[in-house]
Amino acid sequence: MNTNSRFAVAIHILTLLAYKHGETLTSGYIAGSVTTNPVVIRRILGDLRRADLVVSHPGNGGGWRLTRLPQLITLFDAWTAVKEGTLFTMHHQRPNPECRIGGFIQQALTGFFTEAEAALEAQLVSTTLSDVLARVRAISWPTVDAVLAEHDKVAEK
Amino acid sequence: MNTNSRFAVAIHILTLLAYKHGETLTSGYIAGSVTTNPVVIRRILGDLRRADLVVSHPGNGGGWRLTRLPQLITLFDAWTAVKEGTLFTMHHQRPNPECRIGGFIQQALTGFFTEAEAALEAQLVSTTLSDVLARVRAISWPTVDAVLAEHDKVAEK
DNA sequence: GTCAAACGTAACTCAAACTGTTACGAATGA
DNA sequence: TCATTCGTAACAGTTTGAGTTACGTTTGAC
Repeated sequence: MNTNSRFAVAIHILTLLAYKHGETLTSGYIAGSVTTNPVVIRRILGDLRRADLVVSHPGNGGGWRLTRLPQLITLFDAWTAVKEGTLFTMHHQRPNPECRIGGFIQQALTGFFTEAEAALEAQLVSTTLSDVLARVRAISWPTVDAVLAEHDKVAEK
Repeated sequence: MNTNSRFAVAIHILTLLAYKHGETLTSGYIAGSVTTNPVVIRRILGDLRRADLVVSHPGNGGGWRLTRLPQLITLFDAWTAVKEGTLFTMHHQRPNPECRIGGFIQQALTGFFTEAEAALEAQLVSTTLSDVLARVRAISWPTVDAVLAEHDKVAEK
């Protein structure tokens, strides 16, 4: 009962571009952070480019960068860029049109599914790349502290 | 970027049981409305039974019925019954732990994904089987009107 | 102008997930 | 006793997705 992993990878890519804001990153470099093939990265970056979130420059010295400041890009933007169709899948076979329920259930479900997806997307709008970057930093903080503590311990000797 | 169709089928099944409330329906009968194999229906009904939404009776004259009134079963109940794991999928490969972003992005994403899924589920809580049944009836109303109109036309002759 | 670097995209492979199907034992009521 | 129905395992065919290879195009440095 899952979506594919493109949304997670898309956010990863965008967060990396936000972290290195101002620099031009290659798909090879990004692939090194995501641990995958550069083509996989370029595919998703293609979606993000079509959504006007990033720009690419081919050729020597080329690569990718954000089109706007990280605080102006939301998770909803990334979601819209990589999602295809609707979140919920209908029956594969069309239900029995002779049935009082089967004949109308899909039309009814479409409404409820749209409402649920809208609630999801409303939540995604409220988070920006800056928020993601801030949370990554907050999580990595203890690790940095540990590094500094280790540094001090070595310095004592 | 889809979930599987079990959620849609589960709601279909539950709505049918709500429509025929009080009766015991067989997986074969339900399969006739959904237009699929009875085993597919029994698989999903098994999930719904584990979630205490339906009860089954094996043997001759057996079948399925709801454990509560339709207005006491929500789409969230159905969702919880058939969903497996989380809605959003993480990277298949673990990101590069040496990277300042890759090392922490999944932990950060887990938080945002949980929030988004919670928003989705909050919306699902607000809809009951009675609501679904009411919408099916509202949609089918024009059709019933058409049938009655046809009936009147025939009666005139 | 030449060339190395990087994008853009098509084509392919392998694995996983899902639906549908068959099969068969267990339970049940007539 | 027996037909009916659940419960579940096992399997096939299809679809989807990630990863990979390949190759043409674009670009900047020299």
